[in-house]
Amino acid sequence: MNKSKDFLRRIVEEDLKTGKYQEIITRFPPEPNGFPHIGHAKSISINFGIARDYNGHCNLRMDDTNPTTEDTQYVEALKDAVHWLGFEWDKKVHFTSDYFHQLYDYAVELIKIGKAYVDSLNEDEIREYRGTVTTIGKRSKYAKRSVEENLDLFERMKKGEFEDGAHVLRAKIDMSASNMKMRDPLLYRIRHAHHFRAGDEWSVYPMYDFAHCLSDYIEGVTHSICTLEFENNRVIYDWVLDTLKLKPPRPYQYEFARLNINYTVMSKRKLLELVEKKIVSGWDDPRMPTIAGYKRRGYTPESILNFCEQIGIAKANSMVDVSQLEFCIRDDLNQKVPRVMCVVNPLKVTITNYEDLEEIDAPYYPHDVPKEGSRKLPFSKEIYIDRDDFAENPPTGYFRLTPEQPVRLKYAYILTCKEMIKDTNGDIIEIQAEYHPDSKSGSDTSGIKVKSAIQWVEANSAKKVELRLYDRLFKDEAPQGKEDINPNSLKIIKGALIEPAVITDKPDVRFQFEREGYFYADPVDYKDAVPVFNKIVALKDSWSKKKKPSKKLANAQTKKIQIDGEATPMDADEQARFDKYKNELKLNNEVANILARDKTLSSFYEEALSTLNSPLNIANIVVNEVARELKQKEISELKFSAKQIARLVKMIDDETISTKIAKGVFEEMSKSGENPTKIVQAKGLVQISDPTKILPVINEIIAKNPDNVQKFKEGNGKLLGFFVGQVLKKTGGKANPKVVNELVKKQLE
RNA sequence: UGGGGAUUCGCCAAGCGGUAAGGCAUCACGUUUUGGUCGUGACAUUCACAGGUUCGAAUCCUGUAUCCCCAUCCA
Repeated sequence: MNKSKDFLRRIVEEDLKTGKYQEIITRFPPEPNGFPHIGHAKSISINFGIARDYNGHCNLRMDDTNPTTEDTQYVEALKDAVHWLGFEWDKKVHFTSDYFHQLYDYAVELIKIGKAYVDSLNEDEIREYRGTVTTIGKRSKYAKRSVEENLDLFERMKKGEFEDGAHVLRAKIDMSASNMKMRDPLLYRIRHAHHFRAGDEWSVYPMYDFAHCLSDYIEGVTHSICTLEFENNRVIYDWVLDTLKLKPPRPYQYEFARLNINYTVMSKRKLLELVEKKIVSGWDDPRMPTIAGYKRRGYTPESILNFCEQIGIAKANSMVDVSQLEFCIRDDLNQKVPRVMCVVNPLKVTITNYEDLEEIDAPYYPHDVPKEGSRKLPFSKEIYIDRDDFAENPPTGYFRLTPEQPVRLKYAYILTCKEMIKDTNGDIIEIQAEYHPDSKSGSDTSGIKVKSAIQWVEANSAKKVELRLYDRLFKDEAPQGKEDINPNSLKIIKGALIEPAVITDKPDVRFQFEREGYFYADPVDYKDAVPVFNKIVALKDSWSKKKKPSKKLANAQTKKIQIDGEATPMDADEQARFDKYKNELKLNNEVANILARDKTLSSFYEEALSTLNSPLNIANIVVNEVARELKQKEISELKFSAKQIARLVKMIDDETISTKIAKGVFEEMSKSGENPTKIVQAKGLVQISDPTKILPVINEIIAKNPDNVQKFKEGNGKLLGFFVGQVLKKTGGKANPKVVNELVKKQLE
């Protein structure tokens, strides 16, 4: 079904296919220093999801290398989150701290092979020595320490003989690396701190870059999936595993873009601030984007998972619209939960011509939800409806009750307003109405047409409930801080009235309050005496949207103007080459320019040119194809020579092969280093230009695709490419495209 | 300013030289005892921009622009 796979799954499939790994092992490696949020859910969904899809397994590993920030309460929250989302980790929960001894041994190994040293510079000096992004760093004088001295020092660091910060263990890599992460990264620091699991055993703790890759390796992880900000760390990941010369297979790191959602924040720091400053009630405040928050709010794990699936996995930073999440929870709950009636803002209605008391049977689910179940609805002369469902002066298009317009009480009778009772302020406090005895739901013979059916509750049996209405926590789409908080993110309604069955029968914990939204019995504060419901999400409301004037005025052709920077001027050599290519060899500006500015490319070009005098075609293939290879490899690594390129071009010049075939042959050459003429021979790639051979193929394709022929004749010129492509495919790429093109055009006219 | 990434509809996102997928949002219409759901239809002649290569480019080449990440003894 899902035909397009994300890039991670594609990599996994490839690795399985090539036999790089027998079993796929992933891991979800949070640091237990905060509550997991929906961004973690994305990571969980990816890591556990991939493991599940490819019959592997996923480890839950607490990355607990920093004793000063981590705590066991977060470990529990993390475990809860994974379970709640429906995943099971392999065997036990892993901890990086489980590997502290092995990690220490690996560090000793690194020292022994001269790839790590104990540095005794202080923090400021280390920073200073590191240099900046534009200036190279300089190595500490302590890097010269002997292996023995390093070993001795490191052991004493471990034993706790030194103060915090007195020494660190660093990898010996390259202080002039353009990637700052490679400037002798720190591997261990001294911390006389109590670790929540390891206790006081250790005085040194490993850094992320050292611990993470090795923990992955120890666990046999194959695909170490993390977020984009670790792209720069990947080289260290590789460096550590490679210089330790570990027994293969080893894991590789891949990065994806972390999740952002508008109108909320996702950083642990900002989330922690909201909790600590008591802006929210806690980590599980239903307005928080934490797993605990969504859970308390009433979101289902299915909806969160479905959301994660919908948004996809890619490498571009992005901000997902909350409406996508809201869609997922509505979509899930629509099929699942019972519909009940709750009046949020009650307005009393006295039905003057009704003196009876009856119980009306009402189904819990609408006709389009295939679930059974119903309850009794008491009905009497005193009921409540929502204030919004009556209007003395209705706006146009208003479907509900007005002095002139009757309305149906859902599952019950049609009601006509007779009188409005107002208080001294002129506010309506009660409606006197009449019901139509022959209009009862299911046996309506009144013939009265109403525009809508509204929810209601019977006055004596209705239960008072507390409603907590949540709105987005921030008023800004990309909030920076507290100043962007939405002051109305929580509205508490104390006097809402609900039909009795909800409280007495408790058919579920989640409900749709008809025409209002989905609600969830608060798992903490709900008391039988004072039932509390959280609003999960409102129903989609196309009426209130319609009332408001359209918010966005068309941002008419704001075609952004782009200022192009200037190309650096050529030096004398380059200029001379450019002139020669342009004037003598008649290359076009672009090609001459590229060649002139690239010394490697131009000498390659000239070498080929010395064998074959075909300046244009050689230039094209050098600039477009050879240049690509040179992006990944050094010139010495190329499997093909300039002479071979000349031979390839010769075949193009002879029209033995088309440029399309030439590209394929080039691919082959760069992989195998095989002679181009041999490749062409071996694969029989000589192009077919004879119309009598091509025509039958064209006619066959035309006959097979009458729809597209029709479309083409209707003016869809793009289909020409479709037909040419099909013919080329059919002939294994050998048909002469120019000839095909002309013939197809002719045949279709 | 050095290095590493990214750029396809309002928001996500497929696409890997041969007809610009899909979802959310939006807008119509239809069904509806929820202004819900559901159904139908509309919504990128164009892929950040400019050149080049090619019969054919979102896809290959060159350059430019914009955004993100890296100079914690955090992860």
